[in-house]
Amino acid sequence: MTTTTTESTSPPPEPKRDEAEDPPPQEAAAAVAGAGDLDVASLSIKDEEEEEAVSDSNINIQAVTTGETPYSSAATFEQLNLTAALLKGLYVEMKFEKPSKIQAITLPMILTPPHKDLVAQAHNGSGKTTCFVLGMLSRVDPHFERPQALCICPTRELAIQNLHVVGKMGKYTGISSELLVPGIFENDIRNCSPVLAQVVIGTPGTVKKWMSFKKLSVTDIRVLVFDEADQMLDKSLNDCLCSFHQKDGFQDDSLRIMKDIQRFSKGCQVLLFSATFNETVKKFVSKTVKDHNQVFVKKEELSLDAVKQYKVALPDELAKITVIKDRILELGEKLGQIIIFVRTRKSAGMLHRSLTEFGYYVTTLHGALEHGDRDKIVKEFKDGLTKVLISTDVLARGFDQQQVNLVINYDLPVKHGTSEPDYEVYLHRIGRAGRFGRKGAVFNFIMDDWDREVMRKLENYFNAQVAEVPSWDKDEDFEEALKAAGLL
DNA sequence: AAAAAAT
Repeated sequence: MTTTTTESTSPPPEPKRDEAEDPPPQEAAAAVAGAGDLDVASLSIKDEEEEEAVSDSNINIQAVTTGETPYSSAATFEQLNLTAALLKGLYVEMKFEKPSKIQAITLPMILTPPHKDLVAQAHNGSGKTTCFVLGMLSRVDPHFERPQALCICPTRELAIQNLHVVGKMGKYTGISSELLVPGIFENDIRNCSPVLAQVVIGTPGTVKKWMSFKKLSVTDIRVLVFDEADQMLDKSLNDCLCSFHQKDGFQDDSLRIMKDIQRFSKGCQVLLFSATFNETVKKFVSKTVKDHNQVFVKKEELSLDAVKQYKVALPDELAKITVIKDRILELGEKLGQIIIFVRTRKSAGMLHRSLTEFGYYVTTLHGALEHGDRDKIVKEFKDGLTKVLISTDVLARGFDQQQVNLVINYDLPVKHGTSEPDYEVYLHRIGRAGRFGRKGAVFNFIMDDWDREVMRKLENYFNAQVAEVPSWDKDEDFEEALKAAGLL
């Protein structure tokens, strides 16, 4: 489980064009003003170039800085005073050319003393991971063998993925990294040797456990990152009266970790990143980190223009399966990889069995599988060995696989026990397609009036037009739709 | 309901 980033890692399939996880090169905008107590700089950022011109024309990212420190948007990585080793990682390993919008804006905020806390929101697939990984790597002292940066993620899949990015970007820095997720060293933690890696990435429960057994020292942590921060700090309060689970979310563990680190490591910088922050979470987050800089995007501007959204009306469950196999999987190699999101583990299994019975090769991921199986299924998918992945929302957030250009919402995401859409989950799911400005499509399956109402609310919330595929029974309609999305 | 994780 310990990986030193200097070790060579097995080379993942290299995406042919542009970078590994960021939007197409774009012109970063004007300077972010900084003086004054609460300075609001609305940055209007224009896209130029890009042959495919898929990107949104004009996105407003609102940056609010506090204090006296002026920040200028970074047009190049050179402007950030990074070490030569780190620059080499960015150019040679990551194949980046220049910072994406969110990177141009947030990196100076992360790297400039006094290293204020930051709450940052940016579109799915726009390069958030690079922001905090670069932040961690550049603030770690490679000659000091103690944990200095810690990143907390909601799922083991995301933690593993982020660890890979750390390894790749930091390949020439000699900085070590380690993964703290369940399923490794599960026998007896008391016999484990303490973590010495400089960058530690993990899930909340395991990290908390290692901290409480004094196997992860937090006294030298300089940067604490919460990936998918809105989820990590969401109360997830169960309003349902019949439920005796008061809280079922990550908030307790996350806050505990944050408080402990802030207590023992004065001046630790907290970085909170996500594509979504609903108003409630935003308010809570602002109270949690004091005197922080922030970067936000309006919700209407969050859904990706490069991803074409569709709805498909269907009479019943059987029709859903028919559409998947006869209208979509039959297209075979013409499509890239596909993720089918379902609401429950059980329906994941059922769909898996039906498609398998019909002779299609699919794999399925959910949280009830054994850790090793989960890792294997994800690896096969990332290596391109499997093409169709059925998944619960375990993979809704953060999962970065550029070859995914089609997402199917077999079930629409709704908040527990209601017909209220889960807006955040919807946005994250569709963000699995169209990584980094690539083209993508989403099919939302609508089976009854409930679904229709959920869909209507989603469209309304994001102010997005979702075209309807005229007939679920016609091959041509789907081909048409996929063509319009730029996939065929 | 799902997610993490511990019981």
